[in-house]
Amino acid sequence: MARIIDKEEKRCDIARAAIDPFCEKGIAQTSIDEIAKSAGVAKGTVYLYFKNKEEIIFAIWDMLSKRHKEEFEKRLHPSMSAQEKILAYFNFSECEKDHDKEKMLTLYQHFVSAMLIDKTGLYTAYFESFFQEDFDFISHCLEEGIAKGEFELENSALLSSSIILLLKGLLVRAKASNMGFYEAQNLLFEHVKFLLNHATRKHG
Amino acid sequence: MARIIDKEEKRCDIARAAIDPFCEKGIAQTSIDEIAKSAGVAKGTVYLYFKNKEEIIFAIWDMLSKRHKEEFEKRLHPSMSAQEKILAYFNFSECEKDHDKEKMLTLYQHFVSAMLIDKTGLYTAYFESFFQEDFDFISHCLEEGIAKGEFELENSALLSSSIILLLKGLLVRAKASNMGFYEAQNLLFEHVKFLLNHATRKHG
Amino acid sequence: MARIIDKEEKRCDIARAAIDPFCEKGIAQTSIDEIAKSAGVAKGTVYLYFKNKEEIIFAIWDMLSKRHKEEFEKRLHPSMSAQEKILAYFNFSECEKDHDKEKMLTLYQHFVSAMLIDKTGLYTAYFESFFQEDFDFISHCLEEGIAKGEFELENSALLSSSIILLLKGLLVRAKASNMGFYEAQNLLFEHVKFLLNHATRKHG
Amino acid sequence: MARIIDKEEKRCDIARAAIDPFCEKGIAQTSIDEIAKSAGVAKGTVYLYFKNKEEIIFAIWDMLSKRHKEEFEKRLHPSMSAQEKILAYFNFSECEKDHDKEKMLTLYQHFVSAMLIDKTGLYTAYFESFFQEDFDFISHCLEEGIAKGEFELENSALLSSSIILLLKGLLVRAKASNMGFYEAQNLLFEHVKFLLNHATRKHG
DNA sequence: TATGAATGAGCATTCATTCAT
DNA sequence: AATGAATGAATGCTCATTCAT
Repeated sequence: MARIIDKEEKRCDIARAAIDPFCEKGIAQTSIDEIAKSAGVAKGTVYLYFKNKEEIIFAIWDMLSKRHKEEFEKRLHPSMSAQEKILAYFNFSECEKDHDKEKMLTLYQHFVSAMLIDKTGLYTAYFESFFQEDFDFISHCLEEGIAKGEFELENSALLSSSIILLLKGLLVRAKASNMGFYEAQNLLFEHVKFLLNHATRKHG
Repeated sequence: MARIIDKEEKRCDIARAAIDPFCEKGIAQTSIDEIAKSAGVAKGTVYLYFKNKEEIIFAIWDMLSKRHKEEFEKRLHPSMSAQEKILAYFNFSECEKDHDKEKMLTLYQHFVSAMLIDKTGLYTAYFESFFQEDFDFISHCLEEGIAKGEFELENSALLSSSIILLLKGLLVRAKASNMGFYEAQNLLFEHVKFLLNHATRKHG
Repeated sequence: MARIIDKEEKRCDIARAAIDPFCEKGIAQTSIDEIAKSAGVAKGTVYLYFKNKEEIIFAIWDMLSKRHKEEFEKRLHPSMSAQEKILAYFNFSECEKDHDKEKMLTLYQHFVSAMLIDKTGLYTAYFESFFQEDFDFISHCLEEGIAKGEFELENSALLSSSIILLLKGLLVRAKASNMGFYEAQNLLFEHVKFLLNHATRKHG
Repeated sequence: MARIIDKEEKRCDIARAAIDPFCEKGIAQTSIDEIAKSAGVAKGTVYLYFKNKEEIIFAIWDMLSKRHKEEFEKRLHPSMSAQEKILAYFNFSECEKDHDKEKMLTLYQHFVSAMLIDKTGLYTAYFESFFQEDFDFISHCLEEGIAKGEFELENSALLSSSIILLLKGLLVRAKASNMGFYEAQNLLFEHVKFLLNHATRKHG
């Protein structure tokens, strides 16, 4: 039992150690050797815990999305409106240090870049599951908002989908326009609010 | 006398020949040698027309966007509404063959992928100029729509920006969800219409 | 446990293996691949021990000058006159086989050739340090000879410098005149003796 | 007749145009294309006048040594002593601009570098003929000096040879010590005078 | 004569992966 | 379990030379 926990912990250690070089040099440009050095282990050891580079990437992604979910749940209150919940869901400020926030943005862009040229189907399947999860959450919020009488809405599926597209689009836009984390985050909020306000009809 | 050669024509030939391997293997995974073979010339010849791989990519992009613009202008009529113009602008069906349409989608995704991890700033600068161009066009359409009394609208800049984000987001989404060209194109139309209809207020 | 390897030993092995191709084809004309094959290792292995070709060259030079210094010190006796010491210093017969002696001459010429067109400053800095070392040694011998009353001398610095120039000049001359090792070595002795005999004044 | 003169002139033009890139980038690093561009002709044209790069180098060398000889003969007076003649022979200040003087030093070093690794025997034969010419001239001066009663001397051949070695040695030294033209020229004079003064016995 | 388009061999360097210890 | 030495395939780019016009 202790063994398994240790093993899982070391896996995380190595994955965490890969974040910095991935952000600084890019995923393709980071060699396994660098990850090993960054993690303070030997090259061969990395292969004891990960079959290949992709597995490391997915492990990082799992860690990050797990942390995001946890932080989100801390911020979540039953009294929040649908819009508040959705905005909280799209609040990626869970890192303490600003430096880390920028890193996460870059890392996210690298992930998307890798997915866009993926031939194996591993990335795409992985990303698709996140899309679905996001979609389900937003749909649920919207339905709840309708049920609570916050607003009326004809096509919650299309609206949910649009919100997700805004996030992905902004990732691309942020890179092209050389945005930092805060600029991107604020712009995302602005667009999501704009969309929610126009696509829903308030009562009264 | 030197051999008579239309340098611009040959440049295009080589760039065009690079599209297939770029789509099939990805930009980074395509060697100059493969491009040369695909174009039916020697490796060194490629370097007579392009200083490096990036130049080939930008040449392709230039060709495609030029063709897109031409096709768009054919479809454009003064009598079209703002929404019709914007939808025509986002209609990427200029290729005759379906096969080519799928290729263009893939290629676009590869371009975005390369841009997302660009360290040189070449890609980003290049993409940013297209963002700006798209933004200007959509804004112009919306302002025209307002002037013509088609609708009212508070924040045309935010709406323009949102529409652009939808396109970029859909590129990412299309890859993750393994969409073909038509599915992606229709989804784009659907989202853009949804957004336009809700963010603008019709008169009467 | 990792394979047990004497890294320094292997480094020397590879450097030594580079001597033959360097002599036969020249430094610039010898590829890393050839060095690797000559050393019986894979190309990548060379890069485990040397960052680049220059490092290999300097490693060879270090080895050779170290051996030269050791052999010289064996030949050195306190009872020797200044002239004898200087001649011993310029005796490059440390190789056992004549074949190796010719190789060393060629290699020396290749080193000088590389230095003469060096743009990086690496070679020149390296060579300059040897010039200085030679100069210091010869000056020291001359001063000692004066102190011991072997001869009188006005400008030991200029004489030391001249002797060094003779050696470098002879390297160039030997190539142009297609000399072998022995011919060059003897000619060097002859010129050094000639210079020493005329530039110093014997007592009595 | 006019044809031949033109042809020879164009040859010189191209060779002259090669000097700058040779000095700036080195002989090996200068492509025929650059030489052609520098000469304002097409690449193929260079091959009409020169079989290969070596021929260009020898053409430059011929031009330079021809100019050196002409300038030297202008400076030569029957009343000069042997030492004066020899020093005049080793005065390489024929260029008007300092910039050109530095260039000539660099070029000379590049020539020697190329010769030192020459496999064809072309360079060495070429250089050897210059060695011989220099040797003959200096020997002649010394013999003349003896005949005129300027000094006595036992071994004029060895002295002649030494003087030549000093020049070649200084070329190597100048590169390693990062000397400019004037420093090298002065040092050469100093060494030659030192040698001449000590190896010859004045009368009276 | 002159041009310059085309060629394709050649090379340093990186890195994922293996495996003997 | 952990190490790290060894591998060798893979690739962008240069350039001397040729030759059709």
